Amino acid sequence: MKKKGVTSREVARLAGVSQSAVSRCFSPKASVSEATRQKILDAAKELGYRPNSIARSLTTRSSRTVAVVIHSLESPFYSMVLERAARFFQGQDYHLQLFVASPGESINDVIDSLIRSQVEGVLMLAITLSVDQASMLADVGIPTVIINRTVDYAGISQVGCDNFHGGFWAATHLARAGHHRIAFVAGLAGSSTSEQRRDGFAAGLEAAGHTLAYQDIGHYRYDDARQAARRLLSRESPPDAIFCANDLMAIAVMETARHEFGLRIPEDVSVMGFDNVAMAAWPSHDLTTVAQPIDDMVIKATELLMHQVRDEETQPQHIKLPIVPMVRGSTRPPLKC
Amino acid sequence: MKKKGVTSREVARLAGVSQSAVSRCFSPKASVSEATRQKILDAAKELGYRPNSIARSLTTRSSRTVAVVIHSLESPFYSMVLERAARFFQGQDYHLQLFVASPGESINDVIDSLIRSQVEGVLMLAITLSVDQASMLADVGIPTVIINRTVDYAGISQVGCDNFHGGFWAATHLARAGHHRIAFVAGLAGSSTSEQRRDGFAAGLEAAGHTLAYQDIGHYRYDDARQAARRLLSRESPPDAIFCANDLMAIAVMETARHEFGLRIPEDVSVMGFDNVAMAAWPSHDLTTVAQPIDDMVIKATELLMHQVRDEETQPQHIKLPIVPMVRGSTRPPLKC
DNA sequence: GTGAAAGCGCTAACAG
DNA sequence: CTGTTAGCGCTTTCAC
Repeated sequence: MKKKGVTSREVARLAGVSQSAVSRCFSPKASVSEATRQKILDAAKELGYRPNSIARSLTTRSSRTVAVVIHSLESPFYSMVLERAARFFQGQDYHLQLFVASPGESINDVIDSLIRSQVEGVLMLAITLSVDQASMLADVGIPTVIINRTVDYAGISQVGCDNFHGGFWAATHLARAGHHRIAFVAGLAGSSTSEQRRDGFAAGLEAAGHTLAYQDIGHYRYDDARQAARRLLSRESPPDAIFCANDLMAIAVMETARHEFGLRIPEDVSVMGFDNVAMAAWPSHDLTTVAQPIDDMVIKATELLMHQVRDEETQPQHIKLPIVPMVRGSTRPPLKC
Repeated sequence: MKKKGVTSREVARLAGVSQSAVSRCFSPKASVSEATRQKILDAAKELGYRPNSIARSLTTRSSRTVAVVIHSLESPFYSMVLERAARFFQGQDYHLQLFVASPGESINDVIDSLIRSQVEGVLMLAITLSVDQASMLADVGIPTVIINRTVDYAGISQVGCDNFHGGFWAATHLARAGHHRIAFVAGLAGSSTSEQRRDGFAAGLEAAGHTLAYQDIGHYRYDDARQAARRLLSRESPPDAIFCANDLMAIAVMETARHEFGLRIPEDVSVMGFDNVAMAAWPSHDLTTVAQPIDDMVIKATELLMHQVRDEETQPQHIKLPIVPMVRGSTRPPLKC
């Protein structure tokens, strides 16, 4: 019973009209008389006709497709961003092509594939782009918005939050609580986001007369952060406060501190994260963190992308949203002086 | 500097060959002499040529695209499945079109969109399909695999695990631990998965001489499950064991029990989940659960789908994988008798 | 091995 | 409002 490939021509024949009438009938601004429209619709229904959007894309030279490139779905922050972005694009009648790009070479393949697919825009989630890669996209004229990473190239839009300030605030918060041996768990080595958070954190510590005692790396992942926590907490004089480049790692650090080292949080060690994922608010984690305005980020990024897609003239923008401190129970309260 | 739309014809002209030579040069089984191949490649590089895959799809009548339809990305189980599926399809040089389908009417729109896009296959993640919807896909000849949901229609493949047995085991485990007032928190009302788990659970209780004391519903979501937990634990004689249709809800129940009702787990109330997401193993949750063989499920589902895509003759299959009991600390140990 | 020619299914002028 | 006519950029016979 396969009705594979019903074409507009077949519908036209059945309806006794020209093929282009059928085409018009399925176009937004149809100039078709009610009479023929009905004939066509009937014929179409009978045959189970659906316009072939590949053919349409070829003639209109518009794929109505955007690509989303994501590094991993482990972090709930990006699942959330992806889900919202997907809903947004669906609402705009755009298709979404998903690519997962592990850090490294594979990004070039993804970009190549993207371009061949004629996607009209690209949303990069936490993807670190080289200038070459960024300019390749710009050269072929595909608007691109990077969320949560920066690239030193003006031709591409970026949406993120004030990571430096977030890190700075984290430092201030920990310093006020009277911490002394303070550690930072980085995300990825080359990640601008992680670096900005660390730089802000270091600056904040310095401003408070402290220095960053230890640094380790957790690749934004739970397992790696547990390892990092083990290393940090096994030191001769272990940190009494740990700031992590995202919430997932912060939670991993808490798990390790509590269940492997028998430490109390925040009495023995304060822990802070970044993002404010839903989980961070769960009572057992109760994580003090730097909230990224996820709604705003997605809205800004998707709308900016669509503007650039629809209007060639729209210039790439760099948008930096304010962070929101979220004080919860995983950090000691400020000392009263 | 926009090099928009370099065509094979332009490459051909620059290389001094015919357009079809260029086409061959970019086809797998090229029958091109090394000499011209080199000329073409040089010209292509100079112009920044990339074959337009939309045009290719139109002529070959093959989009090399599959669709993945997902209900939500809140549950880490499906994020995981999606990520793995994405990597698999990328490895097969297939594009992945992502659709998010909130339960309800929107699925029809998604299916319509799918068909127009000429996707070659569909992977449905936890999507409840009506027979009409399922047969629509089958009628147009698009192979479809449903993960973790059943539909009473043979034309569509299904991959899932033995939910009934999982529920049964959960009941047995709780009964052995000496529980009496046992509750179940369902996922979604019409969800076959949730119903099978409940049926198996009820059967297991019955086999052990118990009955299902309470039922509530959490829509597979954290927030709703917290509400359900509040209702259950506020009862006059609250349950002493709660089995939830997925891990996310089980964790929500634990959070509520511990932090809102001051209950100890498992001393005051045992909690069980289903899925075995990564989080379930984290020490603070330490959740006893029924593990779904996620790797196998994804492999089976994606490979089955690709077989059906490549070979029309491959018949739809219903695959039921065995579950794996994961006993952790959120349930009381069995009574010694 | 290579070029010419005929489409894939649709949209978009252009006449009528 | 409707039909005719060109393509969109590529793959694919089919001769040469």
